[in-house]
Formats: sequence, structure tokens, C-alpha cells
Amino acid sequence: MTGISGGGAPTLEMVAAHAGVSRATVSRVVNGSTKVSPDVVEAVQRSIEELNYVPNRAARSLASRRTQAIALIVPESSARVFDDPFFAAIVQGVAMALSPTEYTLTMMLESEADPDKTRRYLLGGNVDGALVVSHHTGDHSYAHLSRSLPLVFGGRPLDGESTEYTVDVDNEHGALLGSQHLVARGRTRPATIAGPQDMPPGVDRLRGFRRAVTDAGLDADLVEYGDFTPASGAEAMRRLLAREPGIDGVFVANDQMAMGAIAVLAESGRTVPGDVSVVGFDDDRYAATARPALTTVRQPSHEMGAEMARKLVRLIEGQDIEQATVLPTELVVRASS
Amino acid sequence: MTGISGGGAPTLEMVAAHAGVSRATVSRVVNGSTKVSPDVVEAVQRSIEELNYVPNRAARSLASRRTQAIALIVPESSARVFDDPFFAAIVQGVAMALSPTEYTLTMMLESEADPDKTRRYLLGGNVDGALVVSHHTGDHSYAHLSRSLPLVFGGRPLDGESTEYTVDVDNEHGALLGSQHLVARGRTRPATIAGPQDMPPGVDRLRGFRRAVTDAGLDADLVEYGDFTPASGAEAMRRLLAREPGIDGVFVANDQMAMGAIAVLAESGRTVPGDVSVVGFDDDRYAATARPALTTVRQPSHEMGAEMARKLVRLIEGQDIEQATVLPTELVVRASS
DNA sequence: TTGTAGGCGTTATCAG
DNA sequence: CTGATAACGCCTACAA
Repeated sequence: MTGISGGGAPTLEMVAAHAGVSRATVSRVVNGSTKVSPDVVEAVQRSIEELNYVPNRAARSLASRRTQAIALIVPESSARVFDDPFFAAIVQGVAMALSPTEYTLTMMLESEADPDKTRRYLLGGNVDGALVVSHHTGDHSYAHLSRSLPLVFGGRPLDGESTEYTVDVDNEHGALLGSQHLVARGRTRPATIAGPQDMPPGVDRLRGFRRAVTDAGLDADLVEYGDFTPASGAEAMRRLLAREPGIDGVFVANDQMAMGAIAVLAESGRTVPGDVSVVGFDDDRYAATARPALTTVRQPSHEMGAEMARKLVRLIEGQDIEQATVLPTELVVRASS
Repeated sequence: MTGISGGGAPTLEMVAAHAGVSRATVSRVVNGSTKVSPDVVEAVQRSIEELNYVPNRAARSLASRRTQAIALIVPESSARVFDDPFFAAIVQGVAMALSPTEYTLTMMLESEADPDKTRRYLLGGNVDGALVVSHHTGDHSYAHLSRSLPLVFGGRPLDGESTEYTVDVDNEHGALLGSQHLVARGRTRPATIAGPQDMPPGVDRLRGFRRAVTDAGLDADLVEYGDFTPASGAEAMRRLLAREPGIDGVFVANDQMAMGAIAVLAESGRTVPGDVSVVGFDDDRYAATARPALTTVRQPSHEMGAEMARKLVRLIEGQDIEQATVLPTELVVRASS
């Protein structure tokens, strides 16, 4: 009980009364305007403290036409988005980058039932901008929205050029590094387990492999596909072995599939890296303790999320930013190669 | 251009004008009031369609004093929250359960820099309720907030009783099942790699192990601790082996540590399950394709998130709900035991 | 069933 | 530097 009212949360008006100034002044103090005399600032702050005042966001955004919120749009279709350590890392990166700012993170799973819901939400002035994680799907169907709303995409679009703001990982170069490493290890019959070809990372990593192998004067014909799950990696490895038992190296488009592949290799009586060298991609949390420890290409997933967030914030605040930023990858050599 | 105004998003007022009714009526239609004549409803809906009207959330919540938003509070301290497949699954469960509702999900990482930020946010009327994932930390320090805000906790508090609403997994019983399975397999020198004892799941799973083993008339002295990461599992296994080379079974408090443990077992020349049976906990996505495939206790992480969300929504809407719900676990027998 | 009018808590525009 | 005074877009008695 403050004596003024017993009700709910204290309002700016109550603070004004308490401090003996106008609402406008309190607002100025709250928003850090410099044009307020020091003593008034202090008095107001004391009142705020005393009343435990917290500005009401709804009122604020109604009046200011800004929400201080950004949305993270994720394709629900792949219901396993969160199973994917890569995606999880992105979310974390975004959240951490936003943590010290005034922006709030709203997660939006695309509703398959009502696919338009997301669009309406974005257009309804609920957020100041949005992050679209299209890394896996390459789906830039939200692109047209960027005329009405600041948007930053994770991953390049599936079909070539775009004028959108994007943050991506250098998948092709990473794959190149990983595959060259196989060659450097003296492998002459390298194969690859590629990702889905309707996802940019799947396409780019396969391209990197092909380039490395053909550049070395070897055949790049041993290609099988998986869907980034351990099980699919195992199956792809079986198909590969059936096609060419003499395989002596395999570049796998992600660590999860690599784990599956290694299991099959062992099952077949082959040793890793004795008979076959294996290189993965991601450097997920299992890679280092796998048996054998997995040689892999590390991608900065966490950093990707953080960079997307930073970029969006700058975009919202009218600063100029480069259109596409590509984050580097790095080869991590361990025991499997 | 509608002819009315060239500006930004259409407002309720514009719809009213377009449809030739009052704002109040449009509001009623938008909010699904039954007391509007069918033809008017239709006319208004047509106008909404035509103008592409989307209600402004800020205005709505300012007027209605509800935000249609709920927060998911996660402890940033464990910066690796998202690395944890269990946690990731929870987030997904929450998001999916909320997807068909009108509620929006706001993710809040607790800021270590400004720990009070979260509290202020919650109290600032920014959300209608909050979910607190304390599964790992057992931290119910937000409990006192439940007087001012509907709150649902994931995981029981570390210290015994609480009057909060919680959703938890039956960790102890799951551990009991997993450990009994070891005994049923004829193992007489079972050990366990437990989780941190400042986390309820760590405590509960260890208790389950102890109960199973002592009930079978065996010694429950072989206990080492890890922090749920693969690396810590490996280390704990080494310590265990150093203490008692004759170990023939090990119940590990989660799959990630189990993977680490299996690697060490193999390294030491032991076969799994020939020499040592291994049982994990979680049934994460690597379990099935691990080598050997991991016998483990499946916990419904995804369902836990979904249940938390459903519970909170019911709480917010004034329906009555049971205080604590405990989700069952299930033993999944595979090759490692 | 429909319309009128006031208010939700802030910000922003102007004077002073 | 400070204070009135409109908006901001919607909801909700209350009246008709």
C-alpha cells in the first residue's frame, strides 16, 4: 500500500505524483533523456525505486510503435528442429546475443495447421524484426516480407542469389578442407555421405567434397545420401560398402551421420582409421569423446545465431550492415582419420 | 491504397468504416462474441479480409490487461542448456503445445549480469504466466513470484516439498527399472555413474539405483559422479574401474555419459555387454544407433514441455489443475546390456 | 443486437 | 528544462 492506491502495478503516473513532477518528466528519466536536471532525475529515480515501478511494455509499444521484441521463426515441419544440435546452438546464440539488449525473443514454430498465422503475426506489428532459420530448408518464402519488416536469414536460400540479409557458414570450404584431409592422409578411394540435396548445406558440402577429390585427380563417384540422422548415416554407409568394398576414406556431411557410419564400418570388420578414414562435419558434443574421436569440420553454430541477432538489431536501428556474412569453418583433426 | 489512408497497418477503426459498423462491433467479431447478427459478422469478416487487418497486440493487451504471451525462463548459467538434448526437447514440446493456441512464447535466458532483469520482466506485466525449467538446477527461487503470476515449474525443487505447480519425470522409478535390469541380467557387481547431487535428477536417479541394488542384496558402494557430459562419463568410468576392476554392470544417469563410459570400457579391453552391461537414461537420439545400441530408460522430455505448457494455460485461464504431475519412464532394452 | 464513450499506460508534440 | 495535451489501437461497461 502506497497510500495512493492499493491496486496492481504502479504506473508512470503514480511515480510522477510521488516525485512531484509531470508524467512527461518521468518518461524522460525512464528513457534516459539528457535534458532533465540532475536533481529531478535523482528524485524520480528514488520514486521509481520506492514504488518498484516497471514500465508497461504494451503501453510503451503502443505509443512508440516499437515492440522491443524480435521473433525467431523456425520451420515446425521438421518437428525435430530441436533435436538438431546445430539448431539448438543457434537458438542459444541468438538468446545470448539478445540477453544484454532490451530486445525480447519470441519463438515461433510455423504452424502447419495455419501456415498463415506466422505471417499475420509478423505483419501485426508484434515484433520489430525477425530471424528466419532456413539453414536446413533453404526456404526464403518469407523474403517478400522484408519490405515490411527487418528480416535476417540463417543460411543462404536454396536457389542462388538473393537480396536478403543472411548469415551463413562456409559449408563448401569446410567440406573442401575435410575432404582434402582425406586425400592428404593418402586415401585414394574416398566416398561421401551427403545431406539432402534440397538443403543448401547438403548441396554445398557435397560440392566441397567433389572439388577436393577431383582436384586431387580422384573419382568423386561414391556418393550416397542421408538426412542428417545417425540412422540414415548407417544406411548410407552400407550402400557405399555394397557399391565399393575398397573404400578407404569417407567424408560425412555431419557428425550424427558419421557416428552411424562408423558403427557400420566396425560391424563390417573394418577399422577406423586403419582401413577407413572418417571425417565428419559440425564438431558436435559427441565428436570429441566418440570412439574413435571424430575428425571433423567445426562450424560456429552458436556464433551464427549470435551474429544473426546482432545483425538484426543493427538493421532495426537503422545502422548499415553488410548483406551476407559468411562464417568460417575449421578442420579439427582427431583419431578417426 | 484503400482510399482511406495510405499509411501503415489497417486499424480496427478502418475496418469499422469499411464495413459500415462501429468499432465495438468489429471488436466483437474479432473476439468471437456470439451476440452479433450473422450478416454483420460476415460483412465485417469480409472487410477484415479485404483490408488485411491484423489486430495490434500492444493495443489489445493494454486495453484487456492480458498479453497472450508466456515466458520460458531458462538458467543461462548453464550456458550449455541448449546443448542438452533434454532441454531442447522441452523447448520444442512447449512450442508445439502452444502453437495451436493464441499464446506466444517468449524465451528468457536469465542474465547473469542483471539477475533482476528477469524478475522485473515478469512483474512488468509482460506475460500472462511463466514456465521455469529448473529440472537441472532444482532452483525454485522464482517460487515467491507465483503469488503475482501463474507459474509452472519443470522438475521438482531440490529441497523436498513445495506448493508450486510442477511437471516432473519419474526419475527414481526409471533408475530403479534400469538398475533392476542389470540385476536381472545376472550382474553381481553393479556400479553407477551418477549425475550432480545438486540437481534433482542426479539425486533421484542415484536413489533409484541404490534401491534396486540393495533390494537385490548387493552392494551399492560403487558410485562416481559426472556432470552429464560425455567427457565426465568417461572420467567417472575410469575412476570406477580403478576402484573395482571386477565391475560387471553400470547404470549411467544419462546417455551422454553412458557413451563416454562405453568408450572407456572398450579402451580398457572390456566388451559390452559381454564383460559389462551398460544402461543409460534418456533415450536420446544417439542411443539407438550407438555401438552397441544402448539399453536405456526413456523419459518423455518432449511431453514434459508440452504438459508444462498445457498446465500453465489452464492455470492462466482459471481452470483447476493438479499441483504436481509426474510423467512415467520406460525401459528400452537394446544391445548394451 | 448495436453504438457511444471512456480509459488502458506511454510517448511525443508543443508551448512555456 | 518542464508541463499540458493529444494520440497510440483496442476493449468494455453502459445505453439505446
